[in-house]
Amino acid sequence: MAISKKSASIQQVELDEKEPTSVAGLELENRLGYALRRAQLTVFKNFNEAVQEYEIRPAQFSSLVVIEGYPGITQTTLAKVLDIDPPRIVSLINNLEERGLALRVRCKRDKRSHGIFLSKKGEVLTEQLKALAEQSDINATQSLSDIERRQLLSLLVKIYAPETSEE
Amino acid sequence: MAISKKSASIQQVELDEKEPTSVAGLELENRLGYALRRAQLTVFKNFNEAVQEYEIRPAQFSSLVVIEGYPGITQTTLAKVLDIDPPRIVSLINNLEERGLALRVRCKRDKRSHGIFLSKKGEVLTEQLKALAEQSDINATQSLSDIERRQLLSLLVKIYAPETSEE
DNA sequence: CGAATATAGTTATAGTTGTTAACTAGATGG
DNA sequence: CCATCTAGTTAACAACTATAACTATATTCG
Repeated sequence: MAISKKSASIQQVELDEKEPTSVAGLELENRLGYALRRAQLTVFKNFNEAVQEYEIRPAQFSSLVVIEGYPGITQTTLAKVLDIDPPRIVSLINNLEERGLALRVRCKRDKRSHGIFLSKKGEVLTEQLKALAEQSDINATQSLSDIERRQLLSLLVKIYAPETSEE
Repeated sequence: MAISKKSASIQQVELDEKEPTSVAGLELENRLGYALRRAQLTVFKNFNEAVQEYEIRPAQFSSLVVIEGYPGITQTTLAKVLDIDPPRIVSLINNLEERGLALRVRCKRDKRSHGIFLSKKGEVLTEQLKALAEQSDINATQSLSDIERRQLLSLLVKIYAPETSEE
């Protein structure tokens, strides 16, 4: 194998002393994908800690919020809205249903489809989680001002839903 | 189970006609974690398509760039820089090494650690990938102006590496 | 009508990723 | 030289994602 000019064809080397601790100065610092990934992990970690006692994962939280906003939504539509595959919805809703947070109701007109509703317990929890999530967002982005946070949010929406973010 | 006020204690319902297609108007639209996740998926999808023929995944690309910037970096340090667990580095580097893109060189002074270097082939590929990644970023964020894209990047860096983004 | 086609939900499966514990070889410090 | 530490590795496993295929209903149309 050809070895880079920066090393020689040797078997052992003395390694550099200086230990980098971040990607500062590297091309990676200018890559949107990388920055998004790292920022997402930071924010998710914070969220998971905040809602730890409720054993709620990000995707479950998202589902709860959408169901709250569209009571009776079908699983297919929920999948479209969240942009996840239908099979994932099944176990997601199973879990919420087992815990008494949501329930499927067979649709009278089309017996193939189920409307999904929150139970009272699910509604209460969703409200709590929304407050916790908001707090966790702020917490995870201490280094941002309110204005910056809003800017960021609007830029992100432009990326993942460019059509809905036109004014 | 208690059922929400928005449905009744019935077994079948007529479901709403209107089909939401996005989270517009929901609390979710204001959640940073959700927006980051969706935007990240958008950008990653684009990246993966762009580098498809090279069979390179985002984490491999990141590794290549860091190794290029810090030739001889140890696996432990690489793990710290990328903020991933040491075991993940092993298979990552194994893969790069098997494909002749990188190589481990045992460190003369500390025989436990390996310096990682790019091969000539790895260096060439990394340069190509960097160009593709930049193009893919722009592609995935058509709806953003150059200024907005730079703003976004700087906001993201503030989140995941607040200490390095102070001026 | 009823046969072909389509759709909602589900199941199964497998590939990928992330996490943790424990092991080996070598280093370090009394 | 013994105890402890560290770099890298292995193995086991949990979580996530993607795909294919199955079921039950619905729809379309000859």
